[in-house]
Amino acid sequence: MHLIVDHHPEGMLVTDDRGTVEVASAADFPAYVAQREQSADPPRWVWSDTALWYPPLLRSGVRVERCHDLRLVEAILAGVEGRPVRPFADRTRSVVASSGGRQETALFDLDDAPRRADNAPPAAALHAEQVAALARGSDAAPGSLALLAAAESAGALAAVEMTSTGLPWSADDHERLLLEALGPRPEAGRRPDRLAALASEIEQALGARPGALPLDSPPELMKSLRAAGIDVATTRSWELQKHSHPAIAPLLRYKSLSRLMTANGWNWLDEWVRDGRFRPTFVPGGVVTGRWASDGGGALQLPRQVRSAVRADEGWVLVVADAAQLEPRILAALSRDEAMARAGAGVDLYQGIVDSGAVASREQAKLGMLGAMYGGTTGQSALVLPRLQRVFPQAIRFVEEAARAGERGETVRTRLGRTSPSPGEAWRERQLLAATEGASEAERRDSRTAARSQGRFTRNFVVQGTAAEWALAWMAGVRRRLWRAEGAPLHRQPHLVFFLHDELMVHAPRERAEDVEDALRAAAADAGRVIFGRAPVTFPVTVATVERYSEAK
DNA sequence: ATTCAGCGCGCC
DNA sequence: AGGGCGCGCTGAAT
Repeated sequence: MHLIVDHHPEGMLVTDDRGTVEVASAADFPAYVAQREQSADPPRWVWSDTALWYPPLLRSGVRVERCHDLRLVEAILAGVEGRPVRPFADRTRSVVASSGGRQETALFDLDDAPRRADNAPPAAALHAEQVAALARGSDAAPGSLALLAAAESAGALAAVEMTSTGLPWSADDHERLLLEALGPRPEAGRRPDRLAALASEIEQALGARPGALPLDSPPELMKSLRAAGIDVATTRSWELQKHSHPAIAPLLRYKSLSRLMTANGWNWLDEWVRDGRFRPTFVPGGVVTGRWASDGGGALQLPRQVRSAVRADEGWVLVVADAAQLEPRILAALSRDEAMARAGAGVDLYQGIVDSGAVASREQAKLGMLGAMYGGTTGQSALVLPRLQRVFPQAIRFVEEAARAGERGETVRTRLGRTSPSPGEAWRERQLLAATEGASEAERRDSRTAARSQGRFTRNFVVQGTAAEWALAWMAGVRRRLWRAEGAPLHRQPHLVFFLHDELMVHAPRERAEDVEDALRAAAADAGRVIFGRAPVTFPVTVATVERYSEAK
């Protein structure tokens, strides 16, 4: 049963599968949805944009089990041959998302109600079109696109719920950590003690006058380093590490601490943590590959340095689960490489590769696989690639073919049918130009570089994008297993609080920890079957029940 | 005064 | 000369 919701001068227009039309006033809408959710077979809500429609419902205490997000599905379908791109599908950041999750509106009133963009078609018409397109599918396996649409939409619900409950965050612990690393919080515009001390240490080592060293300006700093005889082309830390000048060690320390302060220091804490919660906005489908992005607070780049501040409430725990070596397993399943599947039979696929005799060490296995999936052509990874190719020819051929397709300017698809973006007019023109007779050596070289770059992108797209699909299926399964439509509000029962590409975190009352662990494992096993059918590849997850995020792994 | 690209670094 | 991101900062462009 679908219920399509749309805007109406007097409130919300609701259309069901039989064409019955009702209008609910904006004020009554949450109660209307709540009542429908109580039925034995709750509907799938069809709406323009989950990030617009769902937050007001959640604020009224109403959860929704299933939905169809027209905007996200439109973006997926935009990659299907011959379908015109709807303007509103281009918007990857919703109006609500741009507020950074900082606003809190109490109720669902008319002014607050989501409005359809002028250029968006009516929801019912667009839904009918999308359902037909999903059923036709792409050249991927039949049914895959519909599955992808459902998984993407489930993710959209989870994303809004995670923002609404927030990630448990101890501001006290965070401040303690900053005090220990940097010293007391300085006045605005001044360096904390620890950074000031390091700055003078660096100045001394370089023979610079106090305050004369532009430590926070890479181009200026580079000039100063070169003037002091440290021959660097950039000020990247890995470049600096190669030199053994006495200024290097304190400089690296300075950069690391300075980074902590600017990215996750006191200002960050002021801006992003309220009432013991960090509330980033998650942006499903925010990355071309289908990965999520985030908006505000750098949620997907939380440095390990501050993860000890992620702390469960009293009497609660964090259940943290991580899919072990997800991407190589995805590649094994995509390519149906049985030898690689066997290597992944245990929890550690890289060790399995060592045991297969392909390479000598776990580190080599990891480097080699990453190189194969990213298109690395230098160093250790390139060195072991031929060995991997001999033992896992099918897997390596799979990524090579994706790369060749990209180099030819073609698009590639994930397992469920998400399409990579086309390389664009400028890219094509450059390729054509380089292929003409009068093309210069430089033009040919540039076009070759651009082609290889596109090849690395498509090579990675199939793996990263399919891994994102597996993760969505996993998350949807976890959410379904934790689901309780009635009873306690979301924040009083186990709920997802964080998602990081191949990692999920659930905040749960301590006595529910075992249930949650089971749910995380069971959903992972399901996800493999949902995406790949009866492939021999396993997707083990490591699960840890902890009080602080830093204790996991 | 404001916008923007590039750098550098955090995460996967 | 390895894929995908977000963000703070700087310095040049507007």
